Amino acid sequence: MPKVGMEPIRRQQLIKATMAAIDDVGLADATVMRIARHAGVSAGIISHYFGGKDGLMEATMRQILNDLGDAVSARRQALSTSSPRAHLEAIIDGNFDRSQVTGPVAKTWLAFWASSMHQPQLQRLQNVNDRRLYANLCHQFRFLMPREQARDAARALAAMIDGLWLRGALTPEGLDSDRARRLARDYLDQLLRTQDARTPRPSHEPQPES
Amino acid sequence: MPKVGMEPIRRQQLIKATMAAIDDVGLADATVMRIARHAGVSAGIISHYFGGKDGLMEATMRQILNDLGDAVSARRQALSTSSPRAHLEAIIDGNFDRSQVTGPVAKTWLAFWASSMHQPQLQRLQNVNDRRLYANLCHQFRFLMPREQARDAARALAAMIDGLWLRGALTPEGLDSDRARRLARDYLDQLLRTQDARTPRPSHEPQPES
DNA sequence: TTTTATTGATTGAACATTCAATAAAAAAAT
DNA sequence: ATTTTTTTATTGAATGTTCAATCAATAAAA
Repeated sequence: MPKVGMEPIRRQQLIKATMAAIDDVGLADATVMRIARHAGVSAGIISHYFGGKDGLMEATMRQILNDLGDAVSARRQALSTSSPRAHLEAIIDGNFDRSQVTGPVAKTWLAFWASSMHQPQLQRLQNVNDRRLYANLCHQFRFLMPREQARDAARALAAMIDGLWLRGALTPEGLDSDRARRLARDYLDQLLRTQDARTPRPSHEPQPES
Repeated sequence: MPKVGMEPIRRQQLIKATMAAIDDVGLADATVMRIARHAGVSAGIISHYFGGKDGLMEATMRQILNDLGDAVSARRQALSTSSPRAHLEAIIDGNFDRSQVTGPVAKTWLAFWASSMHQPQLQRLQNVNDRRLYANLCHQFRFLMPREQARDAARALAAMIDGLWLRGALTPEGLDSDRARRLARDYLDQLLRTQDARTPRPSHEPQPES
């Protein structure tokens, strides 16, 4: 089997095996041996390709966050409009993308989230991601309302999205992504409807009268 | 030092030390020796009073959830009205009670939440608590809207509350409980305003419950 | 023959738990 | 009141386990 160019293959294999192991037994019991067995390789290979267990964990979290970012970006770039509402909906949909909410990914995400509180490496990744979601939301809301109000809207919608993820990751049945998306969109509707009532629609796109 | 009646004192001491240790270094590095040192006792005492590390962890989580439940109950019982809105506000306030959102408690809570995915003992406690929050919210919303709508409102408000907690536990500055409470209350206002627009407000105050 | 990829036994560190030993307080006896 | 005995609380060294990391050995491909 030893061919040249194994590195990218093995890295991917091991990252996937890490998520599977965490999904199975949790982060605390996801030992290098268990992960290696999941990938069908020996334990030593992890240190060889990732420099150690920590390196593998960081690479795994990085992949999850990258995939999440890609899912959001893809949906936003597919939009033909620049309507803030459409972009906000795309951000919501991207966060509940199918590929992100399946068992292994969701559980791994939550496990990393918790452990990022005390692991500087993971905390950095976490913060970048958190801020990106908040900044994206805030930027779109700014088209529709004053600064402070936009900030609160972004904070609240971000909390709603994360809360739905969190509760979905914990329920035995897993996250019902259709329902989660619907609840988040309903909330967005309410935020924008509230706004309509207060400001006599400043700019951007034509909106229905209430 | 050895007096009679040490048990309740030591148990409390050790539970508090557990939260402090988890706040300091995270669940993964909260060893029995570190916890014991925090409490100023020897490691062996943990097995003596809690049967082992697992017992201490379970007792700690149970205490956090009990305190949270008590904070909610106290606020609801202090109400003179049976207005659903007042009860919903009390539930929100109780969840953002000062004593619950300080550093050690919040971090411990999140750490347990993550690990409850794979520890049956903790999962049981977690589920009981989750369902209680959802059921309480749902019951109050039922006074104000049809069943399915009440369920969605309860799901969404629960997600909002948990999301605010989660984001608060992760930010270095800690949870801004006043802001969190305000955002959650604003959301409740929106939910009820939406409702008012649809149903021509039937009876203002429902009958008191058990 | 050389290079690249992989193995798996070994090593040393960290850990939870146990338990015989100890010490203080309480109770009993003097 | 003083001494002795019993009970309760606590210690910390010893034990056995688990783990991540290492590295010399091996095997396939170039």
